[in-house]
Amino acid sequence: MVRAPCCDENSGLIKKGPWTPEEDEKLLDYVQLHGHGSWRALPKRAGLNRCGKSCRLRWTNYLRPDIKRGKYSDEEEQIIINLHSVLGNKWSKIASHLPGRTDNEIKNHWNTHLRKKLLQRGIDPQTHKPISDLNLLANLAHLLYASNLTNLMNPWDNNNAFRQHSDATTQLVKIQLLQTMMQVINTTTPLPNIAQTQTSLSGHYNNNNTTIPQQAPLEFPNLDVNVNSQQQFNDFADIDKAIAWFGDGFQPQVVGANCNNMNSDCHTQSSESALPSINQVESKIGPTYASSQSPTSNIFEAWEKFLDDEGHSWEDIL
DNA sequence: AAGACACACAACCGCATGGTT
DNA sequence: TAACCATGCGGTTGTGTGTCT
Repeated sequence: MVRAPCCDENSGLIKKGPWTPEEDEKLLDYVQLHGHGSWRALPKRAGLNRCGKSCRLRWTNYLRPDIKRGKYSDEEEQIIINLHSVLGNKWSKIASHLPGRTDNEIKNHWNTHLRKKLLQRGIDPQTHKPISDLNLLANLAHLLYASNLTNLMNPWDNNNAFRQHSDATTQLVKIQLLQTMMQVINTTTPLPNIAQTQTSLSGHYNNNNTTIPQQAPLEFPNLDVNVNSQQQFNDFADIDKAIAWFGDGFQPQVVGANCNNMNSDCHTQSSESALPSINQVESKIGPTYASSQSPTSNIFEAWEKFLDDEGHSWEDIL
């Protein structure tokens, strides 16, 4: 079936491109007086050299009196992110939850702002899952080990430029590792397979042809974490493990969206999993990005305290 | 000051869908 | 049932504006 064009494109009279204030006024006046009726017939009746489709778009995306303009609030952005994690690119459905915002506007805002925000947080904007690349962790592990090796080779020479560089690298790597770990936790996805990361170190770095001894992998206390990066930690069988680590107060949480500002739709459409709530995580390791915007140093201290309490060090993890 | 570039957003395009004849 | 029409939707493009060099 051949579709009829919405406008007579051969007439040469149909205007395209940005609307002028005069055109806006004509359209606005006409719709307010008569309603839009048939969009196809509207341009002629309103005295506009536009196609009906263009008029409809201009009205629904710009001229409609109930359109809310201006900056998006944090709450609106969170709603968009939550809904997108559940609905995907269903802009009109998302827009129906945000009075005064159009699907086009939300789509633009997503593409220009929210996508980047999520990427900066290490979250894949399509899947809403963390970009938790174990290769990255392994690389960081290598860097940290190399850095520590340098320190071992020059333990008393604090002024050595090589040593200073190594210290800085160590701190940088620790921070990067922390950020990666926090991304994993904040987005309620699998904990990294630390044992696998540890194993990947073996044999990579030698000192005087001495193979690095393989240490026992660190495991989170009472929790036999042994998942790979692709595996979702959402198997109900793991609830017992989660309870074992987080205590009796553990409750299964909704995933698939950030539930802090969740509306009822998200609860009904997401799946449950055996993941701890942010509060439960924070009770163990201190504040996270979910409850504070810039707790990096607190997180750092909390992690070090946590590791110290458990009798581990950074080197154990790596 | 001017050109290059990046960004934000308005507008367009093609397809899908549902209703009517 | 086929043809046509109106509208909705999502991806893409075009354009104005601000920033950088």
